[in-house]
Amino acid sequence: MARKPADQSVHRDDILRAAAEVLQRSGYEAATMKEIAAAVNLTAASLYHHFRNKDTLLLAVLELGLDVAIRKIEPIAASDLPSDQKLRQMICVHVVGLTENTAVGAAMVFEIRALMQVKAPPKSASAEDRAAYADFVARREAFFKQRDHFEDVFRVVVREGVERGTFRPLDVPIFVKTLLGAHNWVGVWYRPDGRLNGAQIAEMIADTMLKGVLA
Amino acid sequence: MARKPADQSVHRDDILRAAAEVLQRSGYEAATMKEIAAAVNLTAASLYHHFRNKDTLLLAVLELGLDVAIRKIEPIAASDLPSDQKLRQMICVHVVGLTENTAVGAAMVFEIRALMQVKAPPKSASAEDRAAYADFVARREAFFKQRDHFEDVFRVVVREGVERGTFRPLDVPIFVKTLLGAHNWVGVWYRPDGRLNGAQIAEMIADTMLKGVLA
DNA sequence: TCTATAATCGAACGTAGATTCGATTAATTT
DNA sequence: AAATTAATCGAATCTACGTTCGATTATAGA
Repeated sequence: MARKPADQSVHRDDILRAAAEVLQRSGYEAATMKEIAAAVNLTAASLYHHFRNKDTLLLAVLELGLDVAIRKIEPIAASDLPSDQKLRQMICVHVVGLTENTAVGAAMVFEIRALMQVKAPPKSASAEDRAAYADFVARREAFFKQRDHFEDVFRVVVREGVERGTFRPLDVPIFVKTLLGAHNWVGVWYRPDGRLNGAQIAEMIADTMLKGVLA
Repeated sequence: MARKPADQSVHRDDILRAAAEVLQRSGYEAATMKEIAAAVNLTAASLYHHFRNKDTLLLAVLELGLDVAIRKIEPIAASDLPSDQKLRQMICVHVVGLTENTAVGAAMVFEIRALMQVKAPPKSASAEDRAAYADFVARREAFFKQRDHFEDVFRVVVREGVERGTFRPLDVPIFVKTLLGAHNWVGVWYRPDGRLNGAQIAEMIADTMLKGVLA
């Protein structure tokens, strides 16, 4: 076999989605390129046509997941709803998003460490390899900036609510960490065949956290 | 070198504590036996005198962490405090515990998957290896039972509070997952040199969650 | 003091997995 | 239709790591 006919050809996003599922099952280090490739009916060698290496593939998965999450909450934060309704809707869309794609959600929680652990190539490496690593580091830093931005969108909304007296006075960063911890954990324990669906779970979490923050 | 003099000799618990730190930094798959051994000034080979293999070492770390956590919350749950004070104290001791030993806390969050992924030895394995695996599986199941028990201690306290009318009517399992998600996340972001100490963080989380659950 | 056991090490083994390379075929462009 | 580029594969390479083994020294018990 060589190149597949166009209708069977695999594209970048197919690989990312499949990779996220493999990562969820196995974790980054245990996941093999072969395993990821098999999930889209390719061989390991073929993956290298789409991604420079395993690290870059991981980064691409995380970038995708974060972008999706940010695109969901940002318009709500920018709307002119009252603070409490803003926060409730942000919680709900984020939690529902996590239940709809637990693979990417779990990757965002579990694989950040692997991303940080990526080690520089040895000094003996080719100039091309060193350039590729520099690229990787730059993209990774941008990713972490985006991640902080995501958290900041929540902080801004909560701070606004406190200033307007809708929310009680509290430590905004800690409250947001508390909230996001609760969210992230959903991606770990949620099962599509469970007792409740994503929307129901999201409402319950929102009820608790809103009661916890209201003045 | 061979056996070290008694005062430099390394004991099981030293290894477990060091292993937890290595796991926190690297994750189970990326952590090498050499790296763990180096953290207690041993060679990789020496670890095999204390633990049958890497999987068993991981399990021992997790067992230790869970035992510590359970021993902290159980007496509070068994006390005759009112429900809200019980829950508040349980939250506080657990969160403070996580900040005091982030390594074990992080392992409990991140390495469970590695524990589940441990694969059976091939049929070609020795009888001894197969027996060892059976032992491992039994211990692992006991661990998961304990883990569910830990969560159940929280559920019982919350349910009691709901029944007595101290807490509002809510979905107890979901509330407890929400709570524990917030807790677990502390072990991920907490830094000993941060703005707040463990007790302060614990109080803030308790404030939010108590407000969220009170009738 | 003699023996058995505990704790340690260096070296060697086997294997699995990331990555590379050259070849091969499909699609696209000229 | 010729030439170029895209997508794929099998096979080979290289390395790192878990684990085993035999030897060596400390400690504890008789």
